[in-house]
Amino acid sequence: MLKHTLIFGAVAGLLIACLKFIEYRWLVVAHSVEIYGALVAAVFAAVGIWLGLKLTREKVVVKEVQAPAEFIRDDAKVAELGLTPRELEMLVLIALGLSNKEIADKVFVSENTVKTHLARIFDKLGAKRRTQAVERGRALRLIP
Amino acid sequence: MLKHTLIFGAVAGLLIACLKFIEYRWLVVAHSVEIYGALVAAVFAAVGIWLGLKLTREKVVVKEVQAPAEFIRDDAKVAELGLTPRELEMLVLIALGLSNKEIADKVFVSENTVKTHLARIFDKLGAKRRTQAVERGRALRLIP
DNA sequence: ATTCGCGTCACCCGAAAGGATGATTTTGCC
DNA sequence: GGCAAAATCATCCTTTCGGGTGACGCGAAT
Repeated sequence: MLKHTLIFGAVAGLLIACLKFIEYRWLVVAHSVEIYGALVAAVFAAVGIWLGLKLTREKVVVKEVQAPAEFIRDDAKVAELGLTPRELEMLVLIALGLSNKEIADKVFVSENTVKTHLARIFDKLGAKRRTQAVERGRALRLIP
Repeated sequence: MLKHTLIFGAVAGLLIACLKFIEYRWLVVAHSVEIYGALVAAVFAAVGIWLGLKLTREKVVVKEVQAPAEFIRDDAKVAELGLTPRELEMLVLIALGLSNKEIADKVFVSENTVKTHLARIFDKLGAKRRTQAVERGRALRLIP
């Protein structure tokens, strides 16, 4: 803002000087005052419009959008916790509400295997129950 | 836009006429041209700025930002499912990963009461497990 | 070649969760 | 006061979960 004003002042001074110079060179004819005035008016009007545009170009309307907020896994935290891909997969499945048996059938392993995976997940996440593991998983952005 | 331009022209003409009039009245002194030019410059600069403001007043930049996306419970669905306030409360507690015992202690009821509440929740949500109830609750926007 | 991480599976046992059912109390409402 | 919904608690029984432990195969890294 201040910068713009200063530029405006400088430009104005320069223009006046130029016009003054021109006036005494070859515009010393009849009605030179009118021509001079019109020129000054036109130039300053243009500069003024430009200034006005400059001053108001910052106008911004902040529009809040309910974004789909797609899930982005915090891989850094996954690594930090030492969660293996398989464990992460199991975590997602329990978050979907599947039982150990259902998970076992879905990924073609025994229910015992699922249980050991879950036991390690609980250990790494510090969870006592599967629901708590899901909650922590969500809070840590490990699962959607 | 056209209207503004016309107004601008009219004002400009009027001002020029006024200045012309004034010029031959009492500004016929030494350096009158400089004073005249300065006046015209000032007036037209002002008008130009005003015009620029007018022209750009509608110019807005829509900046989309990520909304906080706070949770809004779908009360319609709550009513539709016939979930009571107490049941809803229990649902959020199991979503937080609490055990039946912990919930009982937290809300000062017996564990049996919690279990009956949960049984009804499972029935109303069509869930077989607490994890599934949580998942459904989230999907239906009943809980955060 | 050995180690290590990962995934796999098994068994035992106790704890937690869930299903079914019945009963009592509280509360809001006509 | 009486009714209906909600909330409360209980008991019995079955299923599921979770903890603990041990073990095996495989592939990558050392």
